Amino acid sequence: MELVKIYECLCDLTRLRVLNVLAQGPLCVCHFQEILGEPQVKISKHLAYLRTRGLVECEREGNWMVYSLPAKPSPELKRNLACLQDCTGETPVFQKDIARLKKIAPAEAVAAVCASGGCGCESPKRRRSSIAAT
Amino acid sequence: MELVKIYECLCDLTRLRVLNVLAQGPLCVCHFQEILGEPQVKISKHLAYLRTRGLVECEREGNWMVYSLPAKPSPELKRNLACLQDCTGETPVFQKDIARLKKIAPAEAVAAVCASGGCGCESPKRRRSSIAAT
DNA sequence: GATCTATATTCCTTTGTGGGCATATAGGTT
DNA sequence: AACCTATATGCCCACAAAGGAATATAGATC
Repeated sequence: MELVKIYECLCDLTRLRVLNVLAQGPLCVCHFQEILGEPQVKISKHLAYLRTRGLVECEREGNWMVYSLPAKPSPELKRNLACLQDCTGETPVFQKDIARLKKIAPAEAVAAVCASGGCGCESPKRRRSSIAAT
Repeated sequence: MELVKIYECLCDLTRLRVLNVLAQGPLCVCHFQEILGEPQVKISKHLAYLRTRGLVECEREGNWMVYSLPAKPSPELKRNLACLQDCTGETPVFQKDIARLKKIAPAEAVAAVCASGGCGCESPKRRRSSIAAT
């Protein structure tokens, strides 16, 4: 039952926060750490949990693993992710995560943020675009 | 986090089936047993699980406990129950449950079905209406 | 009051999960 | 090759949950 698997993924706050943030666009692990304020192991494990169940996909970009929502979600997943979005909009935890994301997100500013002592990594997005430019 | 609690309730197939059937209207435990084909303990425990978390409500009717979806669901719950309905429509397990429900449901026919060796109980609906008539 | 029916609860075992710590791995840099 | 950074994995513990068997309870009936 795929539906059950989806709900199993959704029944943990950390994973909900991850998915909520991911709805805004792909992100690497270190940014999750920064945005959620949770230790690396925790984030990494939850991402693995989601990955093995097909709720997220990931791709390597040099040192970084960039996670994203699946390109072709099943109808059930699609509906549930949409529903999740409806539900998180009003809840402080999720709003704050998005706010922290936006602080980092403005693509070009990321490197600066990280260099200034944040997560300590460069922006995978910048890197990606430089690759794309190659 | 109420949302997490909701998803915890949804991440078990038996509970999904219960909720799916309940979306059609209130029902007593013995009918769940018959429709889902699961033992009494299992049904009863899952109903208890749902009840303590506010996903269902129940009311005594003589010997029967009649379960129903909450009269005033939270916005999150409302959305998720709706989403669940969207998702179950296409899945065989859930369709079959509904089909079995319909066989029993035609209110007046219930007593006959049960008397003929089904779950062995009378219809709480009939009983309810006779009470209402009192 | 004894008994029956419908349902709930308790006890037990097995399995899954979350979190933390330590360690492994992969790719990049010098 | 040595080292650094980002990320993943293995091991351990505590705990929640699912399922089954037996038993308890509440209300109805005789």
